[in-house]
Amino acid sequence: MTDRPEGHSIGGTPPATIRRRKRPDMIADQIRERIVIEGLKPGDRVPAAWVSPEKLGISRGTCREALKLLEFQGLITSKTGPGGGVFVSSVSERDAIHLLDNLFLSRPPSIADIYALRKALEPELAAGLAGQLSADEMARLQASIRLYEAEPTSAEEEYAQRIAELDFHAELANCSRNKLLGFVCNFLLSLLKDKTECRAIYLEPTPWWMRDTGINYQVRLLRALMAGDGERARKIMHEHMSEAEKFMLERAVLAAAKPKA
Amino acid sequence: MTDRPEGHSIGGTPPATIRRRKRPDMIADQIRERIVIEGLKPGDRVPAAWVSPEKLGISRGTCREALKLLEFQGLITSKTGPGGGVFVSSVSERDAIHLLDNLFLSRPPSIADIYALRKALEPELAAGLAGQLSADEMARLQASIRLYEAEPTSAEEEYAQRIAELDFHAELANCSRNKLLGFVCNFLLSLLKDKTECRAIYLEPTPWWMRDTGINYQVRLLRALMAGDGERARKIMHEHMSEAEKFMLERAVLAAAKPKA
DNA sequence: AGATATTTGTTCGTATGTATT
DNA sequence: TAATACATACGAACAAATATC
Repeated sequence: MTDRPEGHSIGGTPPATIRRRKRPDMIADQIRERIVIEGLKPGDRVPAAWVSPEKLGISRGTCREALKLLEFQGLITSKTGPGGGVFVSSVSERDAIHLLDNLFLSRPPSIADIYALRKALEPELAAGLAGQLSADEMARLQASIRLYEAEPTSAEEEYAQRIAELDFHAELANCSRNKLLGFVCNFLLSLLKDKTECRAIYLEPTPWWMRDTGINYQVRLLRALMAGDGERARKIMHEHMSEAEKFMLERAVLAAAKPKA
Repeated sequence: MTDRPEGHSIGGTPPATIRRRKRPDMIADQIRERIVIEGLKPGDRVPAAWVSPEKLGISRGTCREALKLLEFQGLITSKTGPGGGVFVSSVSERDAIHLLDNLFLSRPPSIADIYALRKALEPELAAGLAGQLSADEMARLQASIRLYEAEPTSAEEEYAQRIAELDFHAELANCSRNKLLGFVCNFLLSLLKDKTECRAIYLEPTPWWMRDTGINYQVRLLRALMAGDGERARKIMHEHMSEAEKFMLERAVLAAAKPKA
């Protein structure tokens, strides 16, 4: 009988505390909570006392498991050696989106699902950008448009242009002063890019009317943004999204109808 | 097979066999590979032989580590008891949201940022739910409202009611046929719940007019949903979000002005 | 440069709790 | 209720990494 003085009952709370959740999970949450409350920033050292098995009244293995969980979540990293220990780390937006992509891999949202969100968010994004763009940002956006201004001469070029078009929207998202909004928009773009269904559509030639109106939208959008007219920008983007959705849905049924072509 | 030729530390041989990768990682990959190749679907039972330490030639603890890893990744869950064991699961939405919370921990979005998204998405969510709710879902939503129908008599109760109010929106999100939309809405709610700023606001008493209009909105919303009137639901939710945002922003400046109270 | 000390990481065997039959 | 099968937790010993002297 390894007589642990108090064993694994943390604060003493004996009264019928039903312990459904696993211990490492609880410990991890506890540590995370402390980090949040104390306001530790990426790069900061997590005090050894917070993660010491003795202080926590748990075994090394359990503690390690908790830390591993936090590490997997990208919240901390640990370094070996003297002066080493546990440090707060920051998750990059790209990594987070990658993990989310994996999440939706098993039950991928439909094109309609994705566009329901894009129709709601991208106009908001556009409106928020009106009169806010720096000269540098504006230049990058205009350069982005130029990439697909020319008539495509090959299927590869066509595909590259379609991707560049998505990148235009990604640029917009990155410019957003509302980082949360920018993140979600980028996530939606990533979903679109990854969908094999969409890839197939992008590989087919785009009809002239879609290309034309597409570029038309972007130019009008930039003009509205430069003029600081948020409402016009919102309206333009909403129309653009509606058109794009209609186009994608039509192509999707076409592609489904003739999978051989 | 049963006992590995050499313990877990070979007397020497550092040069030839470089074992960079850790054993649990390798085992985990091995098991995942098998699951993918065999085409096991979520809910399927993972054959005990695949995860038995003896068959794998490893110790119980090491095997557990491997399983833990797969559990972190959301690929499996394990149930106790006879007939229990390891089962294939799909990544839980909760874990994914946890991940995102960590992303924004270091640069938390403002209340205005969050509500910019909520104002755009929650009305969409509501509209999509019109006439789609099952009797069971409707019952749960109504039960959720009842939790904060009564006048709160203490600060704790008040706080609990505020959280329950958020849970109502979480229920809505979970009902959504557009899982992507539901996911993002849940994520926004999680951000709100985590914000220390918001926690402080929630702890303060809610003025009667806010509570009243709050419940009013929910009841009207449910009525519109039951009637299958998507446009009315959208409008109601939009108003609700605008009101809630205004309220939160006002309380935020108040809380900032008198941090002592 | 090299030995040492410090800290994290890995793996084992064993004990204990818990849910199902 | 008892038995059983399984997950969970613990502690010890070993290994690797790294800063300091």
